[in-house]
Amino acid sequence: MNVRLPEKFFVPLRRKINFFTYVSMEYNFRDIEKKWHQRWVAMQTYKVTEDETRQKFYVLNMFPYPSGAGLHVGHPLGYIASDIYARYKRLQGFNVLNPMGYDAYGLPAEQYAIKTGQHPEKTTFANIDRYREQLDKIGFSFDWSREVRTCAPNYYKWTQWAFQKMFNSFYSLTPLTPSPVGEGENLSKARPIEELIAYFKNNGTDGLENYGVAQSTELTFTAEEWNSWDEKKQSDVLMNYRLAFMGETMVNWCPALGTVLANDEVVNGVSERGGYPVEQKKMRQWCLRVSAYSQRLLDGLETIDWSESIKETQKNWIGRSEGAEVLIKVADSDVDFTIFTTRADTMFGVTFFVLAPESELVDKVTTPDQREAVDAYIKYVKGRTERERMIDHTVTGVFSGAYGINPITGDKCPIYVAEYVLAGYGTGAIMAVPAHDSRDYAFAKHFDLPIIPLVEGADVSEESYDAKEGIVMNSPVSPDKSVMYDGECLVLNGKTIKEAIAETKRFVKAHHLGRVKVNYRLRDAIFSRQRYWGEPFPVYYKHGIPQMIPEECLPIELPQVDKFLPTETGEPPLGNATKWAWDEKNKKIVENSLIDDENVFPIELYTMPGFAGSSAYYLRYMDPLNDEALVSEKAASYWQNVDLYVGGSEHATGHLIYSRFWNKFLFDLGVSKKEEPFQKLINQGMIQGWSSFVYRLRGTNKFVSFDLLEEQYDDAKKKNLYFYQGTEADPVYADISMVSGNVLDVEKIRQWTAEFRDAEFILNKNGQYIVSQAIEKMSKSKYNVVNPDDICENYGADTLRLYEMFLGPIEQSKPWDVAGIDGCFRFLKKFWNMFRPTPDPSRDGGESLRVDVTDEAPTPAELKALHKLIKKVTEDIEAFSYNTSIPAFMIATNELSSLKCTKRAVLEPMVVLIAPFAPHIAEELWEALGHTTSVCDAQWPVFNEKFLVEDTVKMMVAFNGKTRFGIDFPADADNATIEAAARNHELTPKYLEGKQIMKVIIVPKRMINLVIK
RNA sequence: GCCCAGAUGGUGGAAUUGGUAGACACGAGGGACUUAAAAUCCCUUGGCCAGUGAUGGCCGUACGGGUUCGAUUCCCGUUCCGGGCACCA
Repeated sequence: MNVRLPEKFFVPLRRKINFFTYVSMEYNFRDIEKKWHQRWVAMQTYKVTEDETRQKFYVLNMFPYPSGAGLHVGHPLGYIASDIYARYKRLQGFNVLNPMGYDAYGLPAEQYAIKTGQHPEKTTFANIDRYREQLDKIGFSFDWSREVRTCAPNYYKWTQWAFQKMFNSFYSLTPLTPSPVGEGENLSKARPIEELIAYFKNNGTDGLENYGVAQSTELTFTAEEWNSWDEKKQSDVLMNYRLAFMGETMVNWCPALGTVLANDEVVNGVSERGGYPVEQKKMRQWCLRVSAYSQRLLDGLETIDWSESIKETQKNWIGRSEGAEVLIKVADSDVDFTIFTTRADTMFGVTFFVLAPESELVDKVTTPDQREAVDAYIKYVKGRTERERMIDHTVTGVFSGAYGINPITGDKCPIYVAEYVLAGYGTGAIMAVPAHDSRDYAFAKHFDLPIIPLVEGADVSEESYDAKEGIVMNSPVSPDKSVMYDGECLVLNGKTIKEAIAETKRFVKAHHLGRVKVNYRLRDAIFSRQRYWGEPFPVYYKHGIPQMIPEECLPIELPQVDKFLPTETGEPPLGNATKWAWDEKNKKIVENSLIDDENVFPIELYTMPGFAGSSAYYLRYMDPLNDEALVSEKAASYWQNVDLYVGGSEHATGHLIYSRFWNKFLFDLGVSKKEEPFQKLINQGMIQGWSSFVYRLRGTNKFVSFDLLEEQYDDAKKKNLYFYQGTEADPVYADISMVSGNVLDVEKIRQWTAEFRDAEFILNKNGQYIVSQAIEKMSKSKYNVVNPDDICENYGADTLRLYEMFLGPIEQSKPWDVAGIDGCFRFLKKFWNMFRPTPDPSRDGGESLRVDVTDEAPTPAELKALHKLIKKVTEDIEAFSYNTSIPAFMIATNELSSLKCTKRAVLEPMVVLIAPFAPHIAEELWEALGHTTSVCDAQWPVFNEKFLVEDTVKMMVAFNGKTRFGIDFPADADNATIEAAARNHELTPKYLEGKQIMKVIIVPKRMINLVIK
């Protein structure tokens, strides 16, 4: 009987046959990944050495702070991206350095130590071990033999060393002594402090202004004075010039953390870590003269391949402004002061002057009858926190009683003291032009001071005219209102503002009324912290004078203490150390009790800030074990600088500025070989977690948020709602039953707390109340950390790597969502099955696999699929567009699978192409293809255009831009043929609608547009 | 307030930089296989309208204009979201 069975009947049958003939191995990612992790270690696959015969490529990730929460899925995003690039470069024949290490000093470990008494080193090392374990699972090509930890003595030896070098350097635009200068050498650089000391011995400060010496304040003294001073006084004076110096400066003091903070560690007036209030306080602190490098930091931005937004942020932070400094004499007094302005053209509109409350000038100019009022005001200002000052911009100020003389008009104008003028910028004194500066305007209105408009057509009755556009008038109001200098007076009327600025600058300079000046907003970095867990300073105090511990004695190791809090006398935690004194004679650290000895002195109690250790770590990776130098000449010359740096954009004004500064200093010393440390920078976006539910309370701007909290209850994980308003203190717990999925039981919420009785909830399409879930940074405190280990366990590292790249453009931030991960997993299975690997009885007793491939020549279709992929993937990797290369792999795999391709010439390059993305599966298949070396050492396939050439092209025909149909043409069809075909196509009359073809536009190989009318 | 980046289906996102908008993936719906589930495979999937159907038409890249034969792409204006700076003279 011949019964025709439906097609579906054959499917299981066929599957069975396959099963018996092939026993095609399943994609067993767990075994594969474990095997290759072991193999890579055993074979030292990722060990790198300097190799002059090959071109170097240096890939670097911003090293992580090993936090207690472990690695979350956001961390690997950047690491995977850089790993793909590193592996790709290696396949192209480059000698790739791809190291990893730990930024191991930090506040959380110290705070944990304070709470538990556990030494921060212990928790830090435990966290590092955990990080390492997690990183190893993902299959990165890191050369772990080069690992650095900032808290390791053999590492921070060089942090201390660099600090000492900065201490012993000053900065000037030109050398102080005429010296032979090499071709193209940077004249503006750090120089040994001895050069400056020699200068002082001979000249004092006479003529120093000609060399552009970077300094805290402008000092004047003679050679005699210098030579007559004792060691202490000379030391104090030199602090004004050293690149690392002890300075009495206003600092961001955070009482809750018991330490000072750098500007970039303060966000919106509170500490970046912990969100504690920060106040301004004058303290003696170590500082780095970062400002000396302002111009070079700015210029360098033009030479590096960073995103515009990061460059812009750095430009803002450096804040260059060109202007003029003008000397103002105080009437009826011999006191004078200097103001800084970028609007020199507005000298005729000055109606008052303003001093910063912190300026020492305030004391000098205040008249006796205003003394009380000024003192009261100063007291008020001091009582205000940084945060209050930032939020509250109401006009405050007080008249000093004195008058300043405008050198251009000769007018006497009142001098005020007001907090809107900052002591730290410019000279701490300004000339106020209310007509053309909104801040001066508000002040003038408040104190009822005159407002003189200086720009034609500018209406200043309601607000100031701040724009730098227009024609100048009232400058002077009348000819006798401009003071004569050497027979010349300033006249600006009729000029454009730009011209007027230039003319005023010239006038001021020519008649010695002031000088042209460039100011930078960039401040010197405060370099000491009152903490335990940081690099100790290699400094001791001899009769109050800071002395460097000799270089050969470095590192000065962090002393043991029994508690990590400040001492009872308020000294930093290092004050708890009992063995923390320097024996100068025997060159060693000794017990504090010996300080009475004439050769024994106390050691610095401050420690260095977080950015100290992270500023030059990329140099150390080049030569991590070197005991003689930070980096050997040979290693530095070979590796030069980082070619590709990957990390978060949140470091734009911190690490990325400090690092550039630090590197420029080391470049001046000849240690670093490139002026810029990081040639190309990629900022990976943040992978955020889902957390807060946010509501607005009706009729208010008050927002209330929930956090989802996972807690362990009776061995079962239960999600609970954690409620807080603005602060995390005193949380109120709610019941999870209020939320099911993302639908909210509003009545329950309303009953739960009075806060929500009037809450306005959002309705979705179905009329249900929904919660809008905020997307936030993943952090332990938000309980929204997604751990990569689970993904590796369930899908494998290759799937994780693929999926993280597939998620979207690398630079974009996005919330973590596992929903799509199956797609990548399925793809890898498909990719695997395309090779049909089977156990190979001839090797390892059948444990290894083999792939049945033929050496037959591939068909054109197979070659086309392959070469399309080579082209796409190569271009995408170069452009860091990994999210588009993964679809290309999917497409090629689908094409080749349906072509049932078994050609070695096609499948083998496929394995190499996927190796950077999914290294484990690639290694396994590479081995199964019969190779005995790692796929890492294969060669990147070369794209050949000729396999992509189409003999026919489909061109779309459009009428007035509306695409209607397509026509196939031979690839070499000429325009006349194409046009004729379009005109004569059977569908053309339908779209002509009786109109005339006015014009024909042919875009080669793409489209034909018929313009009709 | 100033500066920078962005807005594309139910979702993540593609689009050779001015030339077929929605690749690829997820989700959803339908089907095959299975006792069943998982896994796998196939089909449909921007919206609306017409048609039994093959198919055809209109609309559509935040909104409103403009340039162009043709605009997600370029220009002007508006709204919204994100980032940076923020009394820096």
